[in-house]
Order: sequence, then structure tokens, then C-alpha cells
Amino acid sequence: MGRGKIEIKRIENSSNRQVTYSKRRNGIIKKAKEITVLCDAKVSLIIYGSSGKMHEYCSPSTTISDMLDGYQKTSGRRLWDAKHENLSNEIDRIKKENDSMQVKLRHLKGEDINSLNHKELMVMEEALQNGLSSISAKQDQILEEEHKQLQYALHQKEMAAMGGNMRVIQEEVYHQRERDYEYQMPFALRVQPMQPNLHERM
Amino acid sequence: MGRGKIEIKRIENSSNRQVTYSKRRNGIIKKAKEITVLCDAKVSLIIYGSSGKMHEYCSPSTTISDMLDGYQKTSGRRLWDAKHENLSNEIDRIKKENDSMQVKLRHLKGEDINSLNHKELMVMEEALQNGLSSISAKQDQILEEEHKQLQYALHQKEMAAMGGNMRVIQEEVYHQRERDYEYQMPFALRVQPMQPNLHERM
DNA sequence: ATCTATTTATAAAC
DNA sequence: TGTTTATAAATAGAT
Repeated sequence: MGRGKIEIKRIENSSNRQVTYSKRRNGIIKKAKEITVLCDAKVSLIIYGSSGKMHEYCSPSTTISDMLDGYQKTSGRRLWDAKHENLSNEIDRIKKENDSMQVKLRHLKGEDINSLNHKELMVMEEALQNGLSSISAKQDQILEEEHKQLQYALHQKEMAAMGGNMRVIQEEVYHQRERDYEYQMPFALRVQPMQPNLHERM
Repeated sequence: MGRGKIEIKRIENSSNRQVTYSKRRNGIIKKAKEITVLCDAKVSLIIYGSSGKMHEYCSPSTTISDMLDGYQKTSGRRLWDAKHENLSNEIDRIKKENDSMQVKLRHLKGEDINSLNHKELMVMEEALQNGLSSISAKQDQILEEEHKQLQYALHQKEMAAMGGNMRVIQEEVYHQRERDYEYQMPFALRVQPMQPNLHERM
């Protein structure tokens, strides 16, 4: 339909092809709109030109998702189940990993250990011993640090008390020292510089 | 385009509507085929008539799935993610659970404990102590059972040795007893009835 | 993009 | 449904 008849075969001239594509694309979309209105039809239309640009039309009464749901039901074909299955498999895999970790954790807490044999118990015992000694060592280290810092603070306070008699100077020095001291303190201790139950542990 | 011009609005006469639908549907599909060939385009077309019957066209070089993948990428819209989002969310949730368990496990093994504060360390220490005592208790229990069973077996053997002198009878009695004995044994011990390093632990 | 000669699609009738 | 046919619509090629 035009000045001359054309054969339905690829238009080799790239510029002509682009022009024809544009005109016909509009034509199809117009037709899709018309049939939607005239005949109560539902149309889902996606067009990609060779440039990679996409155009679409979808009847107003519906969505592409709905159309595709219907498509799957009617055709029996599966559009996205492959992806769906992958996700499901990953969930299964992770859940298993999860379960086995949960069992391990329970075992380490001494729960549900009836099913374990002697060798497994020994392995766990060793692991627990190692963990315990690491943690004890860490705690000792923390306590020692705290202790040193408290001693230092006490020392500073004593020095300040023994120093000048002018209250203002005294305070200034004290606060200056306190700032120096805080600067070296680990962050955790600065938030709560005084452990309320410290005496219980010393 | 026909004997008379028509307005683009719903055709009220149901039979006319059906006829027009059929003709125009064929028209659109023909156009889709043509643009595919003429312009190297990719077209995905799904049409539902009011009767509920579906027709589709998809360019031979592609599939509806491919078109939809492209559609999602290009449009940014999500077609099946409502369904998949649930799965993805679950994966995320489980992965987080997983990670936190992994961290806990590492902590219980005494690894990566520098980030823990004193209170956390104390909680963990207690958990480890509990676990350790549960496991030690279990091991003691197992050892005690083994011990009793060994004593019993020894006793039986001695009795058998003291009994008749006929080697055949002796053996028979011994094996009979052995079977009785095995019947009471826990499964785990039957697999490896003798712990090679048992003397180290007694 | 816009024009227009021509082809194509299709409305109405059968 | 399928065919016919008069006419509307689409569009190829030119501008």
C-alpha cells in the first residue's frame, strides 16, 4: 500500500528499513488499540526494532502480567518457571546449611547430644575447650587493661589532689588529664567508663 | 476501510463484533509477521478475544520468554517478581540467619572475638561451660556404660572358662552369651565395640 | 516530517 | 465461518 508494491522480505537499505519500521510499528499499535476498543479484546504487544529500542502496547483493561498469566494457563507453556525453580533450589540448599548449623550450635550448647558418638563428643569437647580458653584469655586481657587504666586514673587523681590548692587549677588539670586518658581508652570503655559490677570481678 | 467508515468504539452487535474481531486479529498478526521480516523486528503479540480464546504471534528469531526478559530490562517493570520477590526475600532472610549463625559458631570456637564486649564474652563463656559440662557428663555416662558392659563380658568369659571342659560346648555357650550381650548393646558400641584408646581415659 | 499515488485492509453484504 | 466488493486506511517513495 504505497506508491509501489513491495515484496515481504528484509529491506536491505538500512535507512528505508528504519523508516518503514517506524511507520509500520505505529500502524500495528494503532490496530491493536482499535481492536481493543471495537471488539473488547485484550492485546499485549511488545516490539523490538533492530536498533534495540522497545515499544509496547497493552490494552488498558489488563496488564502484561495478567496477559502472561492467561497465556501460561491457555498455552500450558512455562515462561518463568525455570527461574522460579532456581530460586527454590537455592532456598532448599541454604535451608539445609542452616539446619546443619543449627544442629551444630545446639550440640555446642550441650543440647541434643544423645545422638552423638564418642568420637564426635571428643571433637566437640576439644572445640569447646579451645573456645573457652580463647574467650578466657580475651577476658583476662580486657580485665587487665581495665585494671591498668583504673590504676592510672587513680594515680592521676591522687597527684591532682596533692598538687596546688586552687580549686580552679586543680579541676583544669584534672579534666585535662581525663581527656588525655580518655583518648587512649578503648571505645567500649568510653561509653560506659565505669563497669557497675567491676568489684565483683576483681 | 470498508464499504462504510466506522467509528472506533465498541461494536454493540455481538455477531458483528465477533466477525470484526476475527478479521482484524488476522490483520494484526499479518502485520506483525510483515514487520518482522521487512525490518528485522522482534514482535511478541498476545490477543484475547471477548470469548476468552487466545491467539499469539512471536517472531521466529525469539521466544516470548526472551522478549519478556528484554521487556523487564528495558522497561524496568517487574512482571513475575511479585511471585519471585517472595522467594528472593526468603533467600535474603535465610542468608542473614545463616550469617549470624556462622558468626555465632565462630565465636563459640573462639574466633573473631575481638569485636565482643565483656558482657557478650561472659554470656558466651557461660554457654561454653554449660556445653562442656553437658558433653563431659555424656561422655562419663558412655564410659560408665562401656565399663559395665566390659565387666559383664569379662565375667561371662570367666564363668565360661570355669564351666565345662569341652571346648565345643564352651565356645557355644560363649557365643550364645555374646549374642545376648550384643542384643543389649547400644548400636554405636556394636560398630566399634573396643575403643582403642580406652585405657587412656579410664 | 509531510504529501500522495497506490496498495492493502476490511465493512457490509452474501 | 468464507467470498465478494466498494471503500477506508495504511503506507512506499518522494519531497
